[in-house]
Amino acid sequence: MATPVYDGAARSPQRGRPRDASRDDALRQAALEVMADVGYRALTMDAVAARARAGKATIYRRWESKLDLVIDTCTQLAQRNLTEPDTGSLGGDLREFLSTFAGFLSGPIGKAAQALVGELPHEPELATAFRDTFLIAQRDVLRGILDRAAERGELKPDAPRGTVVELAGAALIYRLMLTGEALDGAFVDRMVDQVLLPLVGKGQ
Amino acid sequence: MATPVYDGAARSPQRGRPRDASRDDALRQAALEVMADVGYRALTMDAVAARARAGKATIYRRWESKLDLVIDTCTQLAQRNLTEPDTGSLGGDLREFLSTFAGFLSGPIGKAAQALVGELPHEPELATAFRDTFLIAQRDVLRGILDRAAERGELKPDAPRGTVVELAGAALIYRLMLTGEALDGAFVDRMVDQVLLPLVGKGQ
Amino acid sequence: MATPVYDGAARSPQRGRPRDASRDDALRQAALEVMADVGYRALTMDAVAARARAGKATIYRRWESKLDLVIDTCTQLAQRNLTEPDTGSLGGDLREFLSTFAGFLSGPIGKAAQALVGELPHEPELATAFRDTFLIAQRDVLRGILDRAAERGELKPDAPRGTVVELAGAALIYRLMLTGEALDGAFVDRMVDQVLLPLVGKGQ
Amino acid sequence: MATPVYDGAARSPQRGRPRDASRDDALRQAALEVMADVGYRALTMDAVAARARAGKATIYRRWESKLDLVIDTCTQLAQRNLTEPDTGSLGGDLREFLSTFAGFLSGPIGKAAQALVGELPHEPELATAFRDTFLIAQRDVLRGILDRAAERGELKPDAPRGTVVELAGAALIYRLMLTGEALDGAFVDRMVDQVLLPLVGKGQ
DNA sequence: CGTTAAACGAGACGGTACGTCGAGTCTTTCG
DNA sequence: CGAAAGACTCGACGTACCGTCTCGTTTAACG
Repeated sequence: MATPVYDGAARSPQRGRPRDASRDDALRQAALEVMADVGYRALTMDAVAARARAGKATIYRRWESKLDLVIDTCTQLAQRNLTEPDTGSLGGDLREFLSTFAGFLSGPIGKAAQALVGELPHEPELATAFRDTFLIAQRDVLRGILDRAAERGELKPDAPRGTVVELAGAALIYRLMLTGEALDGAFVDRMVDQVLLPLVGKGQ
Repeated sequence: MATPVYDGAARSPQRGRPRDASRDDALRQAALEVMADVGYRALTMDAVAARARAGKATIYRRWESKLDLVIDTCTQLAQRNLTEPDTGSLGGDLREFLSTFAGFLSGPIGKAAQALVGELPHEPELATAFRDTFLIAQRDVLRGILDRAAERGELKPDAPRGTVVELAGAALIYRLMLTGEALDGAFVDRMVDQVLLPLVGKGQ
Repeated sequence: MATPVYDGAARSPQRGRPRDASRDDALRQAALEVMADVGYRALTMDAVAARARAGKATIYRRWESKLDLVIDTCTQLAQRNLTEPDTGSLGGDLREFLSTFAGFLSGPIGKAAQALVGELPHEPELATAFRDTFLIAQRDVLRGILDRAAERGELKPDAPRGTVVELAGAALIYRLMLTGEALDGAFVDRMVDQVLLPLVGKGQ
Repeated sequence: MATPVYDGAARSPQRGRPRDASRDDALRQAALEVMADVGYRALTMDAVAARARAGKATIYRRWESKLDLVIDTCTQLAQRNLTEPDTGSLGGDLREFLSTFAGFLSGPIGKAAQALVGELPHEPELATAFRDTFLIAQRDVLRGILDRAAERGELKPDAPRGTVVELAGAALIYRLMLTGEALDGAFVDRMVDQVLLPLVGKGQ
């Protein structure tokens, strides 16, 4: 689940016509477009199939459900959009990361991701998949930023790195998904200068 | 919306059989039970009606949609569970509030609330209602805690109160809805001692 | 089956909104029109529902299947089109009946009926229904014609009435459904003069 | 249509692997078995292919459609089962023929043939094929019987041979396909003694 | 205290989407 | 190149819910 199912083991030595891999992308693209048009709730499999000029069976052969399709579509896009910044300073890296991530989450993928959040409590597999991609990826980038800052000697010796990582993500998500307030430069600056740097940085 | 509609103006001087107010609670109760059973997505109006031994029209007479019913059910329960703590110290109040709120959100209402979050991007009215109850109520309690601490002289003069209020909520919601990690005492202590108090408290 | 199901017994005190009887006719009419357009095989429930501006559930509430709907539609029409002739003579009655029946079967109902015939071997209930309406009704009319002829003294004492009844029906059906030859006056005359009258009539 | 297509002209110098002719029979056999199991309506190409351990393309290479396959299967079997009787007397030949034909039609091929009848009105090519095999073959055998009886001087000079041929077929088909009554010796005797012989025979 | 109008449980209604299945075509690998 | 396997598009299937609409019945407030 959460990635097209190819039953690697079960279908050797490859009998019959193989899956057309280009349909995977076409369907993911269609899913994203439909989601951007009408939102997650109103996304229907028929609409996705129609936009990709595919049969519904072709979708269900790869993903088990609408949710599964959307998860896969989103996580794939998320991974392509998370790159580790390297400005040379802790503050710069944090600012860069928060801005980039905020921008990315403000688009259609952010809305889709938010829709997924609503499903997490009742879909344990989805929850696992979501955490293993969205959250872990974002967390790893932040960890890397802090690690490089430590190598440069920018951190206090007892800096609570885990707390900083958690707070950075939490603040973004909270604004984006709950309060709906703008994720602008002012907000990023406030987070970095008032909260994150004071917690871990050396200088006052 | 978001509360049973009684068209006060439009139905004077009260002709015909009046609404049976006890049905409101029965329906909210049924909605909560169904949601606890099968989750928000799988909740159907037929199921709620059946469990409350009510006709669907009786539901639609009071709430405009499934979403509306769920919002009302949740916010009503939320408001009953948000009380302002008063332990005499800033740290105590924060600890008390975070623990109480975490416990409340960990139950079925928390799951329902999370389901609502998924709908926010495509339902502006829901978003407004959600923010005006869940978020504002929680924010007001925190503001009250900080105000009373200030009166007691526990705050730094330039304490960024808004940031603290935002962070406290964000950290809770992030754990509850996204990472799924435990909202236990250790977490509460870490938040209070490492993050919140250092940001606003006078102490060393 | 084969007539709209109203569970007479089971829904005694009339709970809930009653079935709208006018939908029965609208649906039967739509079924007949669709069948006339595209034939039985290509008739779809969606098409019938669309033409009657009805939901599919409204159809399935009354008939269990496409076949059931078509049976009911046809038998109802058949019964309205089978009237006992009374010309005063055996030959006249036979001619009248064969002509009428042939004309009726040559229209869309005949095609539909023929489609049903193809299903009889695998659908025992349909077979029973079909025989109890189409065949018995037609047989009864012919029996009546022979009985009145007997009262008028037109029959041989040992006339094989059953055989005549069977042959009259068989000859019509055979032409209509199998050979596709015309069911015209010449054919009717030949059947009556060469076969039926010689078998039972007193002959001059 | 209605016989395996071999594109005689188009494949002149015979390049590549030649069609495996034994697959024709295997597929026809599979079609017959499936049809006997589940009836014509429920027969699927996948089921036929699976039972013959063949690919669907192998079927479509030989027959244009499901209907085409079934027609060919049936007509081939029919022609193998229609032999001209020669008992030396008109009555004997008729009895022999009717009994044989009735027995043959009572088996699975009869059911399949009946299924085809339901398609005739909307499938002109099928109708032509059906008439040119089933009907003409049976008709020719009956004509032969009558011709030989005429040579033996058993017929009235003005015997309506066409009518007899038609009636013999009609009576069989009517019983078999419509009324479902038994096609036993008593029925055959009644047809021959009461209807067919009196119409054409010399004797009293 | 009878009338009256709306609320009530029940369930039919027109719709829309679901996930499955079959027809007929296309595309692989193997022999 | 033929044949087996199975993916492909298309479209119908029968079901489930939606939100609305009748029904017959109940229940207050008005007259």
